[in-house]
Amino acid sequence: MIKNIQYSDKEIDIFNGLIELIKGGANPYSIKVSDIALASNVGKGTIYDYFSSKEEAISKAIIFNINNEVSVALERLKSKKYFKDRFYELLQIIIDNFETNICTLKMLLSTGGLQEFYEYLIDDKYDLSKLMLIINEEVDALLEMGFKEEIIKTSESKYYQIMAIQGALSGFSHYMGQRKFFENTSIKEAMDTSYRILVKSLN
Amino acid sequence: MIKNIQYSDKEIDIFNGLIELIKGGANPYSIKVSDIALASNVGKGTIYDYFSSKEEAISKAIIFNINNEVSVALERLKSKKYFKDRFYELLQIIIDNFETNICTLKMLLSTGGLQEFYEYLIDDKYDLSKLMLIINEEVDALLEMGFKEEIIKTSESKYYQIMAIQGALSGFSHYMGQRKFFENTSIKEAMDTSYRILVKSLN
Amino acid sequence: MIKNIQYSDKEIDIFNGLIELIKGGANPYSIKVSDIALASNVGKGTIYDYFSSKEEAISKAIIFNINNEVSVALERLKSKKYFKDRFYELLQIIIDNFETNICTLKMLLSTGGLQEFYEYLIDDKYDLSKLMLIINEEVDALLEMGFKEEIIKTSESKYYQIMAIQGALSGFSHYMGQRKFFENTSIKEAMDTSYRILVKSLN
Amino acid sequence: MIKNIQYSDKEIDIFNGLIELIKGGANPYSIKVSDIALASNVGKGTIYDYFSSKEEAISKAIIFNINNEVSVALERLKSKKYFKDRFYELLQIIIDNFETNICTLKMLLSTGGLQEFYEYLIDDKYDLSKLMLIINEEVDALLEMGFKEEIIKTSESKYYQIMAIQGALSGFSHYMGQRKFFENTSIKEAMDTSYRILVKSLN
DNA sequence: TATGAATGAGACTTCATTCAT
DNA sequence: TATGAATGAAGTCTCATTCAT
Repeated sequence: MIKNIQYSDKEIDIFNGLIELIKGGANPYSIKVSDIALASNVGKGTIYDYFSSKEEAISKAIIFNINNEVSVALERLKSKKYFKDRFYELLQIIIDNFETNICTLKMLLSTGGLQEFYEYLIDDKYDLSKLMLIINEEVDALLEMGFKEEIIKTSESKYYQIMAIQGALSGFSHYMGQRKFFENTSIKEAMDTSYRILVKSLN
Repeated sequence: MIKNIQYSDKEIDIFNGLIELIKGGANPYSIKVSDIALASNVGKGTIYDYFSSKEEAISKAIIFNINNEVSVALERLKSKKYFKDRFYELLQIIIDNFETNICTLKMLLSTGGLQEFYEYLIDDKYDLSKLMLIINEEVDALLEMGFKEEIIKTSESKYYQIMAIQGALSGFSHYMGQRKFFENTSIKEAMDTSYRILVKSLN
Repeated sequence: MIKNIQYSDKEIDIFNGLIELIKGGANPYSIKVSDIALASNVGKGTIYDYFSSKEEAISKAIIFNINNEVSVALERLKSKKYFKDRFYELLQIIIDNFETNICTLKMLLSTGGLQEFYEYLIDDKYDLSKLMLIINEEVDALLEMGFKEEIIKTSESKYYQIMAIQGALSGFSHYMGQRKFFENTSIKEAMDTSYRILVKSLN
Repeated sequence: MIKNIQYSDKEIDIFNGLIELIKGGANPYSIKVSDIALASNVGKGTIYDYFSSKEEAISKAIIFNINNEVSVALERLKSKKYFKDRFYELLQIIIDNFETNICTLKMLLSTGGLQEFYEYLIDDKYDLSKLMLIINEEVDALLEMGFKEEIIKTSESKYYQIMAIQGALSGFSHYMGQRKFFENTSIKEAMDTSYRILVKSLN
């Protein structure tokens, strides 16, 4: 399990309002308390009954969303029993999340990662390290599948293997973010390419 | 050439002040005009003599820095005449830029790219497309080298080749951003791994 | 009797909470409803069941306390049958009340008196004039004692006599409030001095 | 000299606005920043250019006023060369200042003194002890006059003498504050009474 | 009757921008 | 041209009061 913190209904209302705002394109640094109140259907004062500052509310909403997105993603992955299916599911998750501006994966795949995103997130209670561990397990599981199915059989180090996956996914993610520079490449092609790069680099 | 806009000395003072601030860890969304004035050694009013808003100043400073960083990077790359050397130089550029918080490469390699970073940047005069074209040319040149030196000989599409490079670089960049998760992997190993992934995926 | 208003238990709870707060050093203008609720062990809403505003609650609590303090003081005085004893008892009352921040005597002896303390107090139902009348009676009784015992025998006007008492008490009260400026004078000396001034001015 | 701090024009504007407000009956604890801005004819933001909080502005304005009032009072007293004249001048100063709500003398003569008035005032830079020393010197000078003119010739302690003056003044001040209880006593009578009490207690 | 979660008016304060110098 | 004192719009946050339970 990821989420080990229980939130009250009001807190969740506020989180949902915030996530809606951010997914709707609002810049987290520009969100006003009145925006949050409006989006969450709560009074401005209520926000301060549950969070001690606007920043705390925004940060925790982001964490909340990350946990939720990752939970959903893990669930989706679990249903795919074969290496190729599971990798394509990963690509599909990237696609599905791309339009939303709070895209967790976008952040996770980015260079700086999440830690740097919002200063407030640097709070041990909300350490995202746990998340990275879960993701690492998932990567391990994926690699193991590939080996079992004999799709990959590299003798390279574990680090190499992880980087191969990270690279293949980042490349695809980059494609999603820069579609206008890749007008001649369809999503299907881009997915296939990502998979081919992965398999090739792991053989 | 990249830079086709001439700036006055004062503008450059302001840019440098801003870049210093951002490299020093300031969040672009949180920078105050008084901070800029202080860091640039100009009066607050002067900033408005050269830019019509704080946002414009910050955005143009970022563009200015990107252009400079890319110019320097291109110069560095030009000196490397062989495929492997040039790729390692790319990795070295990533390393060299990593500590600075405004790291252009970090942004360019990120999923969303630069466009999303600062809303203001969406301004035709400062369209970063030109930059992407230059980068693409550079990638082409690199690939050509690889083929000439017979280090790579893939028959895959141009898109595949670009993604292979992007993936290898993103992987390394990710390593740089998440060093604490890869304590057992030295920079040297990570660089070698990136190169091996690249070569393997392009053969 | 002074107190001619009957309060419910809850009202008295609230009064006691408030008095505790004020005696503990809280500034009446800075007390929050939530502070009152906490100190009184009642819900915030309950306060509004008994008072129509925070100001009313605070004002009435102060009045309540004044009445109580004065009742106690009168009782104490009544037990002293001689002029000197009774005057010293007055001084002792000042001493005993000095540490508490709501000190009624402090206010009564002050220049502005109570009326100015809390705007809300200007309310006929809580007119402090009655209190002044009681105090005047007490002063009269004290003077009469002095005459009977032939300790004082002035032919000055009633106003003079009252002012002599007021002055002697105010002087002592001032001493209590400015102890650090009178480090060389003990409480005993200050009391004796107050009494000597009184007697001298009334002879 | 009392005032040893130089203020800018804007600071003085703000002080004057504040003093006007308080003298007009505003409660210092209830004054709003917008009130200050209006009364001082400055922008709300300007107040924060000179003071770091509303409280600081109010406290310093009170100190400023006290220093000014005391300076003026000392000047007035200096012109009176005889004991009786000077004491009556003191009474007259009390009268003249009584209508204004910020009355320094009212506070100085009060039990608690100034220190307790506004928490913020407890700041060594603004220690009112200096003021007390000046006042003590003034009291000494007055007593000396009385002795020289042979109007007073008590052998009582210095403390006694000071308390006699304090008492006489406090009594008069009390009269001023409670005029409605002393309708039958004219100001002239009250002044004469105060003086008579003083002389009697010091002989 | 008693409560305290919820509210939103309105307070304090910040800071981008202006403009007289 | 260059400045920074002054401004006030607009933000964050508090807290008196209400009202459903």
